[in-house]
Amino acid sequence: MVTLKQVAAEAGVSTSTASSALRDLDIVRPETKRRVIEAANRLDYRINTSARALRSGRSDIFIAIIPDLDNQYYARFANALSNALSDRGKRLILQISRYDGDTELRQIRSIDPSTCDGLFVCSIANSGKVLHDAAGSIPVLMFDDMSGTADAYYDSIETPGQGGTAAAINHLVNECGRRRIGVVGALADRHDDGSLARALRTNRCNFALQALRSHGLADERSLIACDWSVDAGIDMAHRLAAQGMPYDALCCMNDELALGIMRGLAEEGINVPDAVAVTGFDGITSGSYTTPTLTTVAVDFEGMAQTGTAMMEQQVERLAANDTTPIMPQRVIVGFQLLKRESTLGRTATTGFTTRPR
Amino acid sequence: MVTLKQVAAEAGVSTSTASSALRDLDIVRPETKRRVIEAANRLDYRINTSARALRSGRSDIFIAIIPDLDNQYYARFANALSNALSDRGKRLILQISRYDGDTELRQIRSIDPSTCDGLFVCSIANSGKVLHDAAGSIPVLMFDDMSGTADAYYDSIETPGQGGTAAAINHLVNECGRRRIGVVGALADRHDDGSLARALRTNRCNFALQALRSHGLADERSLIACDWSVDAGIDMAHRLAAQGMPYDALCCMNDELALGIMRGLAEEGINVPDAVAVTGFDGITSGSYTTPTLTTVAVDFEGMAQTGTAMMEQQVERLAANDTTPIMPQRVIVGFQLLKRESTLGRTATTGFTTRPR
DNA sequence: GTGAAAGCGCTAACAG
DNA sequence: CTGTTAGCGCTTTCAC
Repeated sequence: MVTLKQVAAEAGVSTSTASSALRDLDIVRPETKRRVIEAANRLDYRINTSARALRSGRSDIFIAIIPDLDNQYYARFANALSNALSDRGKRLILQISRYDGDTELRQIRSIDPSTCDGLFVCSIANSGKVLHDAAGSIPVLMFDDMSGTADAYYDSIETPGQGGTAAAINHLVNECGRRRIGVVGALADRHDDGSLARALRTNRCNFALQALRSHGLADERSLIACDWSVDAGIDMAHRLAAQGMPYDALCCMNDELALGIMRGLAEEGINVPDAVAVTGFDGITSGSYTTPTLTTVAVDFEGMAQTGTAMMEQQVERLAANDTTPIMPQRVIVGFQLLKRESTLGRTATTGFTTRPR
Repeated sequence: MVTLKQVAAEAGVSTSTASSALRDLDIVRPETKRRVIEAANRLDYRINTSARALRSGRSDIFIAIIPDLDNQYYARFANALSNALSDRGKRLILQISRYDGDTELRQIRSIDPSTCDGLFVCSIANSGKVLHDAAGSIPVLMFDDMSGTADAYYDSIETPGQGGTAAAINHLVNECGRRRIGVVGALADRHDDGSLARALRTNRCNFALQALRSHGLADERSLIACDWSVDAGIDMAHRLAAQGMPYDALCCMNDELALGIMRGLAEEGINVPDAVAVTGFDGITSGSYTTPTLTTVAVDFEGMAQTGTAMMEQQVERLAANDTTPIMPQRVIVGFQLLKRESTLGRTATTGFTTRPR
């Protein structure tokens, strides 16, 4: 293996100069820099990142803990995050928690700071406080932290629950003329304090209800408790059909659930959107080619990843500079776009069926 | 940060003994081992992996280069691979090549062996030879190596092109009574030698044609050139419809393509499977909840990942042991299961539409 | 079985 | 601007 020492010898400089040159520090004369770089190329030198990390304390490696890549939401997220980091010369290790809070904690505890500059966590079970105890001094950025605003430990990025559900509900009411709208995806509480209200407060359902209320359309039947999964959606569609389908629109809290709902309704022979309009949330790709295509709140995954890496970088800098001035954890809400497709608009006569709404 | 030195002090042993104890080497007395482990737990010691990698030459980190995680096939693959490695105490870095052969090579060249014990590559553009030049001494395992058997440089794992397409074709012929079967997904050649025959020889289309031939159903119209993507599938469906749909079944070379075909056929008002039966290949999740659900050759992703990590481990051992005895690269073909669903069977009268074929 | 010492390849501190 | 020196935390000889 070619070492820095050999490159330095080849270029006729000392190892420290070679090191500085390859890191493009300004203290090296351009001419010297060039000689070193050429020598490195000639020898096909590759830096030993372990040695660098050991000495400098920075590995340029980050870890993302994600429930499952078979869920398209997380897959797109991981994709965007990996690309965003890659564009900045950093690498991403993926750890799959399999939707298990304990696995997640175990994975975090096994991380050593020397090979991980920072941690991105999509937790479905652990609060910032719990993560903090496990992560120690490692910078952490959370995504859709559901543990409440009062005890925010870390910077976090949120999907646009308020704006997104409002846009979906407005669309259903104003453009589709729906009045009996169900909000599908209320979560059974999974938090320690056992209060359903608390979990709800911080999640999309609550915002959707607010939006319904603003139209004077909220009642005790507005909220439908349901897991955010395809299978749960299918089951729920059958259950609602058995009740005579008391809704003319179902505003689903994520796309997988919405696609399950659509499948279940198809099995029941209930037409979407004529009998029931359906909206999703996330903007995963498969909603663009199902029949009917799914109207959904498309989250800006790339923006989420860009912002996330930028925020993370700040934290890393702060840590490196030993800056311990207390700061408030930031919360950033990412952008979205309401994609109006067939599950609310139908196959419009003018466009027929020949263009694919994206 | 707690170092091994501190753990050793706490346990009242030397650092080397502490090191051996924590690595569970047999040379340490059980009693001593216990003391060291307790000390480590007490201090919440986490090994500095950079230092370990620098000294030992092993990082327990692997890299997978994958075209895109928004493609469900690769997402499931990455998921399975990450889990398989995780189960063995190893980590996976994901690099997204964005379907670009040059990006892929650049990523491989930037890898340094000290932080990467081995490389998993899903290449869509580079042959084993080209990868070999870029990867140097790093162990590599390829997935669906399309560069031909003659110049195999690395161990590889293949999806079951022959068995899978044969199963799909047999199903279409014997159980669905189809005779005018199109094989969708012939690839334009992307290899250096410019021979279409070469790329074909090694891909699924060829095996599908073989299967058709065995039923006496192959002719010059059997093969339909088409990209393996949703959009290409939609376009192709329209094009075939414009030709009066000369097929009663379309055997698609992957699921995304098949789902695109189904979407396009729906736009054309062509019923699946009554007018045209459709089969896919891969077994991605969304085929289980589209309407109709997709009959497909479901690849054993977990088996693929398990076998892959095992084969990789062998290579790593060989390298560590400096075993240079020449060996033939292995090729392993993973298992599959033909999932018979609505896109070929229809919504059977008995089960109605109430159960979801998985 | 255990400890002392050397050193993996690099960067940071300082001297020139 | 460049070189010398020290040492990051660990594993690996090799004595004992």
